[in-house]
Amino acid sequence: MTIPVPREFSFSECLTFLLRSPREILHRVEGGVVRKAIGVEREPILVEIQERNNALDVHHYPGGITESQRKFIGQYIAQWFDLETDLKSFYALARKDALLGGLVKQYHGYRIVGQPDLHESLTWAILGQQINLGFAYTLKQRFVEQYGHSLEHGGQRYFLFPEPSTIARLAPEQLLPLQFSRQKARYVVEVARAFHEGRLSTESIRQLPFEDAKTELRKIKGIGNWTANYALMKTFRFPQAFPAEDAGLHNAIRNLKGMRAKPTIEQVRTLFKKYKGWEAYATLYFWRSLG
DNA sequence: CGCCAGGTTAGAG
DNA sequence: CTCTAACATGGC
Repeated sequence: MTIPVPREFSFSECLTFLLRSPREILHRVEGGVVRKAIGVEREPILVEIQERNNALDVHHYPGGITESQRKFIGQYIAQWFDLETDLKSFYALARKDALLGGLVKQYHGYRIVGQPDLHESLTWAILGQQINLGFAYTLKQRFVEQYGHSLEHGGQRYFLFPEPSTIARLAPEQLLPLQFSRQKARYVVEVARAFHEGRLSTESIRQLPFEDAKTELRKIKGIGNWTANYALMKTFRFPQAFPAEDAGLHNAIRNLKGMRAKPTIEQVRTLFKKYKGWEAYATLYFWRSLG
């Protein structure tokens, strides 16, 4: 199938992001092609994505799929690469901005490569809380290999993110051998249980306005402002979502402004007033500046 | 060894 | 409401 891409879109910039960790377990990038297993009605289907003639060219295995599976895959990929967002007005704003001007020129077309599944995005955010990114990827790799379904293609194994029902059954202690802290283990199981017991779903949060969605997410233990905003940005594409507490964002702002110390959260909020309505994309390009 | 890392919670003031 | 300690462990 072929998926058209918007004007301000750079597949190679998105690939750079997808390549950032050698320990990434949920997709592979080789020679301009991304391969990933997508769970369609709980069955893993392998998709191969590459850019061709200003569109995404998608192949899938097995080849024979139903129309609804096809539709699901198309929507998943469009959400994954955030193809629906029109960046024109963000770029108009950012081009005139001292901090973002160079970044949006240098990384033009870079989009928020997200996680269309809320369970995945919340769990990944919890894994990344308070630890360095490399170790977070190690934890994710162990977690997915241990509990995720998979399929094999071309001599490679492709994993799906674990199902909430699988994780909901665990006692948090069972995650300690993977080197989860007790707190992370508790949070991860708690989030899975919220999905499994129907207290939380991608669809129910998607229908809510931004502030209500944030409030709902924060009711769950382990989800604070940082994690809620991360998910609202990566899963639901709220353009105003951004984690003001984020250490990486603080470092980026310090570097770009030549500050001696990292900005306080209040300074970050003040700075971000000028990006109102585009906080998520401003954050993305600040993160990108970290290299 | 010390400090920091894509924080959150519970509890104190 | 704001502030702080505890949590826990790898990477540099």
